[in-house]
Amino acid sequence: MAVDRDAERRGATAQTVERAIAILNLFRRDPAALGISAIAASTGLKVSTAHRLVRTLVIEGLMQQDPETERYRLGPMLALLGQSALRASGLDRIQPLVDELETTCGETVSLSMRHGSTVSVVLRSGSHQALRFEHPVGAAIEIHASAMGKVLLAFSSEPLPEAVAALGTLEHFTPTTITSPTQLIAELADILAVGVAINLEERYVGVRGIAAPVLDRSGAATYTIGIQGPSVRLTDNNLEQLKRLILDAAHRVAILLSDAG
Amino acid sequence: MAVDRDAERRGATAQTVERAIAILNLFRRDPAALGISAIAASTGLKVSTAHRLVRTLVIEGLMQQDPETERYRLGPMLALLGQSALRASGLDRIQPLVDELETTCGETVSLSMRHGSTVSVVLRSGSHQALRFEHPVGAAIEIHASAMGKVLLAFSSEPLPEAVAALGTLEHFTPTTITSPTQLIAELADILAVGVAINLEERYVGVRGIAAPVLDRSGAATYTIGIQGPSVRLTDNNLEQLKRLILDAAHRVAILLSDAG
DNA sequence: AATACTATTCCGAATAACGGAATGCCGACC
DNA sequence: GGTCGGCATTCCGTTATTCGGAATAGTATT
Repeated sequence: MAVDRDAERRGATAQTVERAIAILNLFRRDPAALGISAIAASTGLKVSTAHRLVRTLVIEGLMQQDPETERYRLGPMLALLGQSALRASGLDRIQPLVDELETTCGETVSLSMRHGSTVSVVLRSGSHQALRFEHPVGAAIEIHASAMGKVLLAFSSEPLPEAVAALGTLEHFTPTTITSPTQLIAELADILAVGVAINLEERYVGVRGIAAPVLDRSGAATYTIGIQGPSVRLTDNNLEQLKRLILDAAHRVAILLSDAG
Repeated sequence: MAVDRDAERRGATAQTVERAIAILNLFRRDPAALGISAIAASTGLKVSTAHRLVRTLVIEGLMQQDPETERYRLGPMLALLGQSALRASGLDRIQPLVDELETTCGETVSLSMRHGSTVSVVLRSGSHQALRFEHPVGAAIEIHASAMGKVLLAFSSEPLPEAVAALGTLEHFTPTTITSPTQLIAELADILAVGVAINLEERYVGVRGIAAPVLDRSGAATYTIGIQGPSVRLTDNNLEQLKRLILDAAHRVAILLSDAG
């Protein structure tokens, strides 16, 4: 198999299911409908294989086919499962808290989790200011170039050097992007000590961020909550104030999630 | 294979994916966490098979495992995909309309779709009255005992006798439940002519409902919109008024969905 | 009208899933 | 405190199931 995505130790997972999920994930960033061959190309699958998987997903309602264009998109049954998932993981109770923090600080607030070598936004509340940083639910940011990402790396249950090594080469985006593994490890150690991560235009020029971990009982973080905004407003002074806000918010989220997880 | 779920024509779908989805669907009604053997028992899978599938789902974030109880539940990545699915199928633009109808008539309103021999609630807006009919998003009602279900059967693209035959035996719930296939076919023909279905305590004693199809360009219905409430308020007179409301709402939903579906 | 691109179906080869059984881990009940 | 029962998890040989190249059909494009 030429698919070298993560062939760490095979025999551990169900290939077919992985492929089906890979297809679904195609639509996370961009919900636009895709043709079968586009799907096959993007996932590296053969057309016939992709077609069989998609057909199954359509029958189960997780995807649907536009009768006119013959293209495929995500289906309503997935929306339905998503609702249940929100309740199951307690995230439905977190949204108000995210909104509240956005109102308080006036910047975009997101609650995210790790997905491979990226962080994905699960809940968010967009700033209402004219100049603002926007990313939709489902957006994926490279983990090493994000405050939320660095938090998740630092507070994962795995040793820092290994966690960083597993990322492979660290892609370069801006002059301040951390591309050296050793430098990243050092910063993560710092974050682990301080409890807060800061992003100084490491992914997008002009955009800063600050993030804190949502700690579970074992002291590890599955979720992280972050604030993102233009550097002109997230000055060094303001970051100090936001630090308190974000730590408090993260703490309250942790309590809500642990109550009835 | 002893799994006789729907062995109509095999070779058409990916078995492994179907099984994985069956596992996810377990949590639709009830988001409570389940152990692996409970999952295996409910789906009719062997424990080792269920475990492998669940493990894959956990790795991809569609499910997660409670570190303490070792039980499994739906994961946040599913919530995220659900968001994208809502946007993709245009359902996010429908919710306000559902809410509006609920405000107008004061009863629970739901938008649903077919899933096997049941109808599943995709969007809803619960009545605020003290005595009301409640079903959460994801709730599944037997298709022959529901106004929304009868609408979907009547306005499916398949001939009525075949559609009814495919349901098998019609389970009995209340004195008014339709259990005779010929009787059901007759009623469906009527619904097809009138454009509206009514449920007179056929599923729950004391609960009536009325539903209309959301027609697509081909004249078939994937979605249906319905009003449910206590029989004491949904009197014969009121049903006449609601009929206009529901037809109007269904029409507007259809327009919204066809605009940029 | 012919070409080029779609989605969809078919079928033999072989791979990946299956599932019975073994392991290991807790907790409960003698 | 030791043993039993139930749980999640892993192993591995067998085989059913997926895979994918190629053929088909239908649609847009030149």
